[in-house]
Amino acid sequence: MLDWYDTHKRSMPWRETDDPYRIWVSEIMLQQTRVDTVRDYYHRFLEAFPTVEALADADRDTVLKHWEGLGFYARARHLHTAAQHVVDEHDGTVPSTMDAIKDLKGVGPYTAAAVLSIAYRKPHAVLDGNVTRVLSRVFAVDEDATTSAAEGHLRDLANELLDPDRPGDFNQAMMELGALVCTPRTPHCDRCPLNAVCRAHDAGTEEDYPITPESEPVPHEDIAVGLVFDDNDRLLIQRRPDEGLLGGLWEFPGGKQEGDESMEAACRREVREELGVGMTDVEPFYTLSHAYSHFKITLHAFRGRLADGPPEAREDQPFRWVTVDELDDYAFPRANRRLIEELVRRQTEPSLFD
DNA sequence: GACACGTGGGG
DNA sequence: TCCCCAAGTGT
Repeated sequence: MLDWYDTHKRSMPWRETDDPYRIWVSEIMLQQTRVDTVRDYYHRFLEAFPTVEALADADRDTVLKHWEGLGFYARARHLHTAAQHVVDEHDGTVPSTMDAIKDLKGVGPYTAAAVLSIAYRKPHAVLDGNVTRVLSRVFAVDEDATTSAAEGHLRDLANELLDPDRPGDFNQAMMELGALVCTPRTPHCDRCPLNAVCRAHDAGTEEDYPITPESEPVPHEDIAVGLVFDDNDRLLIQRRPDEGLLGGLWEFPGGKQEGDESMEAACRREVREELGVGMTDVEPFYTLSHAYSHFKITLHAFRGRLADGPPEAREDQPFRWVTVDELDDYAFPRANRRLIEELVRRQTEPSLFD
């Protein structure tokens, strides 16, 4: 594995440093996220927050703005909190022991082992999706890989195989193999350094592993959203609660359609429920579909003007009046960004159909 | 143990 | 077009 890795490893920015902080940031960004997606975020994030102290001192809104579009935003909130913990409790040094690093928000078994092995050369094997897939195939693990029992078995295997002299490289070799060769579909066994010892390959059953339960169908919701303008053509935006879906991001007010109400009625109701104001001159603006991690939505956006007011903020959900240009200063979810793109498009290139 | 939690690429 | 799923963690 180490020979294969030395020959085939890809160039990655976080492989050019031994700074534990940078390695930690990269591992948080890489959770459930592809390497090619992370690259640009990694550079911009570390330019803005070059040290753990800089991150600890930053505003939460600023941190989220640099995470905008990357998803799983609890990662950014937890990383921010953990940076403050490292500064306050560890003198600004990323912990180098398992007990201490596991105390950091957002650092679980995978990230702890990854940072300790890569940044501090400690002998801890990682068990991520790649390693799970590689080991499940090599050893033809015939149990549900999502159970804690199987996870224990796979972790034991990984730790047995770990090279104690180069634990970080061994871990990255396993993940790199999973990403480039031992892929979920149509693995490239002809190019695999393990093909001679792989039980699944021997049986021709590579794609049967890892064994996972069938996925449930994902639910769908219809969401109404209001683009509420004031008399100065500023827009009403609102910050989402700190926890939960898209926590801490800004958005246009709105919510789920209820019962048999029309989408426009849902829009008016939600704007009144969330901000205590009504809308006039309401007209359909744009409709789009979007998929979150565990459900899908159709977003029905309406444009209108403030009918009464002023708005009143809910607890933990402040609002702002902003111009279209100022929207770029705030972190929005992707679906809202698509609405903003449409606003700008109609501003810039007025269509015959407007 | 089960479920919440984003987004974009690839088949 | 739709589904899978990716360097997982928190509750």
